[in-house]
Amino acid sequence: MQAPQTATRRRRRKNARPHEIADAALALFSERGYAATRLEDVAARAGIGKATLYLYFPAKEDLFRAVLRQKLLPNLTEIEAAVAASQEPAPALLRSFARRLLAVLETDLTAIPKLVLGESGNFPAIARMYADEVVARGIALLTGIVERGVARGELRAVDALAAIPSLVGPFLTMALWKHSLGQHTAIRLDPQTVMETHMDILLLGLEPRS
Amino acid sequence: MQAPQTATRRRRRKNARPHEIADAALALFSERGYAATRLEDVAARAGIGKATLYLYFPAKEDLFRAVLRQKLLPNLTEIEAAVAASQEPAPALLRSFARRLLAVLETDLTAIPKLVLGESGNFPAIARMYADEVVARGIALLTGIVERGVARGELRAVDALAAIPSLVGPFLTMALWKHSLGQHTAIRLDPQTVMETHMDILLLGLEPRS
Amino acid sequence: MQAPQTATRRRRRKNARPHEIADAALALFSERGYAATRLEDVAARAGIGKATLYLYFPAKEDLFRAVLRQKLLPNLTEIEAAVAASQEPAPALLRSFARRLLAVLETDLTAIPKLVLGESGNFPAIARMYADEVVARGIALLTGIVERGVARGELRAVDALAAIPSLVGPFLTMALWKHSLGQHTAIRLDPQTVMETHMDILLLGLEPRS
Amino acid sequence: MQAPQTATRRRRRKNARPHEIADAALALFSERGYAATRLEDVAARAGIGKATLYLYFPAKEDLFRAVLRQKLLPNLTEIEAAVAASQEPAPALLRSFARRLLAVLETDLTAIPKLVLGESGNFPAIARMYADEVVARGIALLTGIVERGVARGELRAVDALAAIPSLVGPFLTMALWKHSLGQHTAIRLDPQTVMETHMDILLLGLEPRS
DNA sequence: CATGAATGAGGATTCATTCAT
DNA sequence: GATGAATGAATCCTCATTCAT
Repeated sequence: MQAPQTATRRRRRKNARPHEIADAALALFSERGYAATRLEDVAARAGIGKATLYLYFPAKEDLFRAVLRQKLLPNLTEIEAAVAASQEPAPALLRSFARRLLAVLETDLTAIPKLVLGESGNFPAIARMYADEVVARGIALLTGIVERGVARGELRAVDALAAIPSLVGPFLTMALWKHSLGQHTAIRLDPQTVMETHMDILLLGLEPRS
Repeated sequence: MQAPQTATRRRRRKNARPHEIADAALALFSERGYAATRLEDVAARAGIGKATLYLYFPAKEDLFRAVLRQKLLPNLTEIEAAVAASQEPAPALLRSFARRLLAVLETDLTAIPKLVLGESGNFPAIARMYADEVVARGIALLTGIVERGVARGELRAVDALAAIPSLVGPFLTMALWKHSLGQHTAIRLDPQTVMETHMDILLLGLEPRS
Repeated sequence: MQAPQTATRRRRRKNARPHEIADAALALFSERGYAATRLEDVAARAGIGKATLYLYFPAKEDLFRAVLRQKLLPNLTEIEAAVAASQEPAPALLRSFARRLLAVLETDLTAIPKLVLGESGNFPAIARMYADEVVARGIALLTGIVERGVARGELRAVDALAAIPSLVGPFLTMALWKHSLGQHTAIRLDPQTVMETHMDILLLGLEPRS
Repeated sequence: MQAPQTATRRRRRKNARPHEIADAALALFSERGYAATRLEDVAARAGIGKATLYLYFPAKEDLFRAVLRQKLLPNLTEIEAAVAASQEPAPALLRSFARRLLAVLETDLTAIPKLVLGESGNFPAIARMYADEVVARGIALLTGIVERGVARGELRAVDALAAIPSLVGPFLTMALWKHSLGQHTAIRLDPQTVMETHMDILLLGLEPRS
């Protein structure tokens, strides 16, 4: 039973590697940007040698791609499922959605938008992937909630697509703030307060009118 | 009459140079990001030789700094003045502010946030400059409008600072969208519609309640 | 009866390994050259793991050396013996020698000259080994035949050493051609015809004159 | 008149650079082979900085290509012209051709065959270029001479194409010898003697027979 | 024995910056 | 003032070789 165990340990190690590397990469990419991040530093942070990276990712760009996919998609899927399962009225649903996003704001994931935005010009394929696999799905999710709410009379009639920036803009703002200017200024924006303020404004602004 | 004329033309040329270079740099920075932009390409786009850049900007970072300062600050100053001079009630003032920003959305300036966000980790000094000279002023401007509106009973009572992301988030979202994912997806967001939707939600959401 | 059998098979396998590896190495070396051949590919072609190579050859250079020794020397020894045993007159002997070389031209061995020539600068020890163990012996063999033929009046008097390139040059040419340019051009040189033409010219050119 | 002069000097330098670099590259390529030659060493030998190479040749392979073209084609063209202009009978023409090749044997050019042979597997495009622009032309030249000689009764009837290896094989042998094994053995082959011996054998072997 | 995993040393290439004209 | 030419520092990536199982 021992030999298998050690073999297992190594295998477990090997299975964990891509995630460890992606974590390290996300941390550094988000700190310095894609171009300014040296793969040697990613390797060091992941606790492996420079060349070992290449056993898992054939090139820097693939690592970038993997970071996005591994980190983001599972979360999104989870949120979609939760929304699909929910029977709450739209305003309550939007509030729970906001609570979820607030939780995500605590994690490293918030660095991803900054990254994708910055590199979309250089990696159109990645931009497309992000647009299709993340943004389009997010938009579908949210317009679905809003349209359902309008149909049920829980929200006043609005152009659901055009309302998306009003919905997510403040979250995006906070995510970017956290990873960039927020680090370099004395101005403090408390996510909790901001989000409550935002949801109040938003839901009052979408309240059905007679 | 010729010699003076060429001298004049040259002087005019010389005075225009920094602006021409900054324009070229902004265009390329916004397309590829700071790191991925080669100074040789900036020079080519500005119609000058590679080395000539160094007569105007001692280093790449200084060019970056100059782009921000030259392009952004004048606009901001102008807006501040307009707000200071205005006697409109807060809701109307916010609407004219939105119209102004919508106009800015048509220009290249919108690439700047993307840039600053992406490079804030590598150039803390620039991040600080941007935070202090642009963001802080913008925040002051907006909290001023909101607080005045609240004081006058034109808006319901809110934490003005915490409301900033709700105010500007959608604009920021649209600016980033325009320069990144918007280029790589079939999803179309019409700035005009988005902004009207946004202002409706925002102002209804901030309406005084009895 | 099973256990022994597998043990035997395995031992047979083990004895065969160095040869299998050398075959694989020769094939790849001759295709890509020494430097451009990856040991991983050699291992794959030999059907073994990358690290297993090192159980048989301590380093890439040793593999190179082994390829030469294993592949070339046995053939040479055999030819030497045949020549020593022969009682034919020189022209007939040269023709049988030519037939032998023509047969060698069909094999992979012809890639070896290309390899040794190309790497002699980087591996002087190998070059010396090849010069001493292959070329010097080949020259001794041939000058022996020629000098004996001259002494017996079967060939006209020539400087035997200086005649060597005339003797082997066309064979070398064909060997190199086969493994390099011949692969990349429509020009076809038929080894059989070339060799007959060559031997005709050579033997007429060495015919005793009154 | 001074300014132009310095400008000229620089331009002269710039025009000479590609040749200086190609010379350095040929020397090192022929010594170590293509793969084992570091561009840094080529640059050092050419007396320039590592990056300066890239102002003249976009990549290592292009440098390789340039070496072949610059060094070989002019010589070949010259020989073709000389042959075309000549009215000598075939045997004499072949002897002058041999003298020319003997002269080429003194130069660095002889390293080129070794290079091309060794790298034909890795650079098919280069192999093709060499086959088409050098070898095919050389073959055409020689078969032309031989066929004319046969037609005029100056040589006995032979398959001209099949005779090419008999003609050039010894030269190729000497060229390769000079740059490889010849450097690593005590065996000395004197080019002059070898070539005279070769031409005697060849021309006697091609003498018309009644 | 056999091998997948891991890695440091090494080399091609790019680019901000300097220099000579 | 303007610039083409030149370059060293920096970074991605490869591969021979070693190690742990």
